[in-house]
Amino acid sequence: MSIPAIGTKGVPRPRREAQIVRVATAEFGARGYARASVAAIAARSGISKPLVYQYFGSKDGLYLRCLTEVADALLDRLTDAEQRVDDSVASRIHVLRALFEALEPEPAAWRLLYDPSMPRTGRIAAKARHYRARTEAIAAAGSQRFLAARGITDPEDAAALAALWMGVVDSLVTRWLTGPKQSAAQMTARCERLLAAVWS
Amino acid sequence: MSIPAIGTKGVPRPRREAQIVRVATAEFGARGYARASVAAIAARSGISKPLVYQYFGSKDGLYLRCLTEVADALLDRLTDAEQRVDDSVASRIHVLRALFEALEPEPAAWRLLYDPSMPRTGRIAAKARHYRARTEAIAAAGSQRFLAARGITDPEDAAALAALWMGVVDSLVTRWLTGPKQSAAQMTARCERLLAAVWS
DNA sequence: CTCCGAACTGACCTGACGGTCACTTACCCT
DNA sequence: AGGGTAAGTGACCGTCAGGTCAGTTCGGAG
Repeated sequence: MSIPAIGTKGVPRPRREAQIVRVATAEFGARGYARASVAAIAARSGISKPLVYQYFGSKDGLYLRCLTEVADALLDRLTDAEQRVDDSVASRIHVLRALFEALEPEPAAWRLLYDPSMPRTGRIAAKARHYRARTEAIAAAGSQRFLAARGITDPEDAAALAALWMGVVDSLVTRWLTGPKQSAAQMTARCERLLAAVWS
Repeated sequence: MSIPAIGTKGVPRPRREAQIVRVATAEFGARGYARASVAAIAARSGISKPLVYQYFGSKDGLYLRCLTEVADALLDRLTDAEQRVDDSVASRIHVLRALFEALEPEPAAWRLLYDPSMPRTGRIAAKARHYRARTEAIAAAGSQRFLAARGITDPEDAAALAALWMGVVDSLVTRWLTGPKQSAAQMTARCERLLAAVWS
């Protein structure tokens, strides 16, 4: 191999970790935290279970790592896109485009953020809450602005609209990863068409 | 007791079954299929695990029973409400009202239909697919009509809009059962207000 | 009184899964 | 050559949840 080979299989730790994280993200996304098994992730990575534990400490540690990598990348793009959104409904397309593009390599990753089968307490729950709070803050700010421009100031209404918008986003992603295979660009175009139709 | 007492605790089977189903629906809805345990359901019902198995055969059997009862009642009201919906966005409120009213006694029941932690194969998956298909058919018919009235005939677009609408519904219900406690009437009013604002 | 059947349970089995340990293999440095 | 260290594993343990069995307690029918 061209890469300096170290150890029994010659795969250095950073490379191995990245590979495990990739496999684990797909597995967690597809089966959920509760139903995903470490042994299966190890097998699909071509290694044995103890190595996963040596590198990530625990199932929680592995999930945490996947979650942070996914969520950090996602939130970066989302905050960036949100700044291109104004008071119009149509401008929301920027958020959707950013989402689809960020998720294109591994759409199932989206499920990590809102997996209902993950533990309710502990480090995972805390981190997930943190990311959810950040996402909601973005959505809430946008909703509040949107409603204020239309003369509605009730914060409960803004929260409800934010929840609604996130539900829309979630449903679109879900359809993306369960329905027929499509590119991010196709999804964006379809959403643009729909947005125009519903507000015609 | 006034009720004819039969057996060691004097609770006749139909009454016991109804009680178990009620407890199990709440448990499945709150914790999801994977995290809900039969022993816990039995304990919360004041009986032992073997009785649950005697009456329902298996965890799947119990879930199936809860699912059918919830979904049948829900779909009845939904099909009924859908007939009051015309081409306007505002008329969609009828569907939401029906949903909130049907779910008022046990909002968590909604989760049974779309629990991602349920098995992917077998009787449960089949039944859930069946109900989901029926729900989607209702939503798809409405979406198709809605888009046709606006000059869009692509069936993929209609399917996407149906998914989107169901996402809206799901997010509203989710917010209902995680957020501050509110009556079905309050939720309906809020949605009516939001609907009017977003399309102003 | 006695038998039958229905309601009900303590104790057990089994398999899966998270997690650990002792141990091996292979490279690098001196 | 030989030790140090990192990569890697087979075999094991504890726990917990789904599922089963043998058996007990009661009311009612004859």
